[in-house]
Amino acid sequence: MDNPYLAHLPPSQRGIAPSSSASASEKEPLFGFLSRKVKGAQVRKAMDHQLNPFTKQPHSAQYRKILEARRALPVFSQMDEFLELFSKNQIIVMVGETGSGKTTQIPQFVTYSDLPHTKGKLVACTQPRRVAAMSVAQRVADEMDVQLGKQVGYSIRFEDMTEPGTTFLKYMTDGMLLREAMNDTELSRYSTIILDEAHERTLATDILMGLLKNLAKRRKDLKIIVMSATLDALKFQSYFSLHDAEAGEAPSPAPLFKVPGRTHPVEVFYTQEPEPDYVEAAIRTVLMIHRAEDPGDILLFLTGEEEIEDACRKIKLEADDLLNTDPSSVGPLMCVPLYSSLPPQQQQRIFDAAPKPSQEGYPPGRKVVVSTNIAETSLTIDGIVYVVDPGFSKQKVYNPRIRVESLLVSPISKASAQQRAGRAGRTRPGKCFRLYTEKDFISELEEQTHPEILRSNLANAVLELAKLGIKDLVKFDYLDAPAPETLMRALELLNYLAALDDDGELTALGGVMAEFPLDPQLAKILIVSPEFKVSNEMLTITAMLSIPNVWLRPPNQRAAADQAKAMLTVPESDHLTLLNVFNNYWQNKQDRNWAWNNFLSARALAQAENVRAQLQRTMEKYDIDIMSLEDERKRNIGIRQALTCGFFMQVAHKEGERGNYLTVKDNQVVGLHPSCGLDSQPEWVLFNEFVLTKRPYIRTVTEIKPEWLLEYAPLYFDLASFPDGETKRALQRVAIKRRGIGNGNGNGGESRPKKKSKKSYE
DNA sequence: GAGCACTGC
Repeated sequence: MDNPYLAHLPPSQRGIAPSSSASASEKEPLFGFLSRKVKGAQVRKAMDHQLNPFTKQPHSAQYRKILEARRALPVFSQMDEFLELFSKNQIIVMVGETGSGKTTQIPQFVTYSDLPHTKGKLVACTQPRRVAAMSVAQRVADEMDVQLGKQVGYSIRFEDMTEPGTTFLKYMTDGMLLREAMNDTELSRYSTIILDEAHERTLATDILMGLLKNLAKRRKDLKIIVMSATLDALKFQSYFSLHDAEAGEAPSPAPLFKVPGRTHPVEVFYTQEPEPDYVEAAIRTVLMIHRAEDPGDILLFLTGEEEIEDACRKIKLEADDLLNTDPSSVGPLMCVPLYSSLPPQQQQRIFDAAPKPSQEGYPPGRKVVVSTNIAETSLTIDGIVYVVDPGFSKQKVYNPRIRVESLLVSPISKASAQQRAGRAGRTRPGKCFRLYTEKDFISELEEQTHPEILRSNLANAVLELAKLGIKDLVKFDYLDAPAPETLMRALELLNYLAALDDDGELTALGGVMAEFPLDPQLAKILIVSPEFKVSNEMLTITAMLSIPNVWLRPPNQRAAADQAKAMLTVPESDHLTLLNVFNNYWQNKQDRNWAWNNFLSARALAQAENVRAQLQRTMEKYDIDIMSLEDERKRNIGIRQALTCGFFMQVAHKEGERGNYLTVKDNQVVGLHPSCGLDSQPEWVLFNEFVLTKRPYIRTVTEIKPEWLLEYAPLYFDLASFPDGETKRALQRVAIKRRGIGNGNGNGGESRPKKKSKKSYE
């Protein structure tokens, strides 16, 4: 029965009508709610109602208990203000410091006002990380007194915890929403989209912001909330200033909703002079805290695995020394390393309690966690009172000139330093020791870390944008526009891969490539692999290339690990070695210790299995045949040929006898990475990765034949326009020989695939 | 004879 008072409104605005005229508000907690016109008083009343408005079940005791805790959150007391802003604006920028409760509460407030369940729509809230999406969804499901996966759910890669038709509040990774946008550019399932942790500026969030800004003009019914933790809200506000230039409106920044945080004060100390050796200074500071400061755990930020393990060893030695000399005045110290490649079991150690006093009545023990940036955002450790911040982290940088992404130890930003300091104040007031001068903090550190979009190879992102229907990628309204050269490099690669035509339009092939959660080169290989009858193998290889390193090498068992690796190595190709590893893993599936016994990461292999299954589903969706060649020799050649179809731009030619290679066209001098399993130094190789560490290396390498380059990538290897040099001369010799073969005096050579369908991909 | 900061699809 419709509410007669609302008859003049379109159905979407009529909101909740009573289910029966008598005692309507008793049976219907949302009685009188009008979508997007809801007031705080109404919501609070509904929250106190004996019935859950979304399940019509009585609220549980647990619900009431949690509700009490929620009322204490800073954001809760500003509900009226928020709902008012939400009613009146299409786009809101929200700033909430840690502990404000924004991630759990704002989406619920939105739900009560937007009433997505009455319109068959969803409210989405994006997160940069999978774990966050899962755990926040669970928390909010508890708060709303519903079962996770029903009204409240989450959606991340490999796991969709939602029920179509039932779920109306969905937490998801930013990458997942971007994927959805590729198939529904209007994002028509959603009535409100909340981008959380926007200050982290992940590539996916940045692209989503551009999309949503555009989409907001077309979909006036879509509301957007951009939530961020830092105070650079003005940038978001100006970016999302909605005005209709054609109607002559003046630009006005998007409205800001601001909520204070709830953390304890952290006292910050600086050094008087710059520290020449930050690791040494960090160790010294940790021990100083241990000797002189009140009980409480320490978090030290360093840049990488090696540095961390090294520092842990030294801290432990010194601390044991202190304890032995003066056990009555210094407590025992426990030092725990933390970085992402650490097995989960060892990561758990950061939650262990600090050690007990060495004797009754002696000083209590202390825990020191020595961590990479992972403890800055991804992992929270309670009980940290002291933070030691040397001011550095490893950051990805992209050099479009030589097309290489590398990790560089660089100074952190002010925002990052602030975030690190905040880690000391989660449970009680704390202290942060910065191992740089206050002057350097003020004048040398950048305000914000450069967003990922300025530090990455954008080949993937550009393909996604093309699939999203963005016509002019250079003019796309980025919050921060990438370097034109980075875009050019991406466009060039995609054009050579035939994903984009010469006018920059997405080709049919490119459209399919974009469907694979892979780098464009790998997607291309997978799609062409049936022509070489090796798509079954290529599924495995592309999966293995998209997971972290599988090889384990424990410091005390290096020789044994190297030996185990040698047993699985295929001498002409690291790619074939990866295939071999997976196949062996598969055959020994029943042996739970197989991975460990062979010094391989079981976690990574399980992940490869997952990725492979996902890629296979996409292959099947597009009717791409999955097949194998019986003959091992032919199969291996087919695989190497298929690899050439995607990686012809990542080829190196041997130069002299000292193990040096020159990359084709860019002429970078590179060496084979020490992890490479090739037993010789073939004249031509293709490589998966160019890494720049102590010197430039190419990693994951396969021997190829130069004639394959001329055959499968004639445009890229057009010798008329090829830069002069030894590489060109070598290719010319091959071209002449090939012509000889073509004239009929050839002696076989590799069997080539049919050319007919391949042409369509060039 | 080195290294994988961290995410994500």
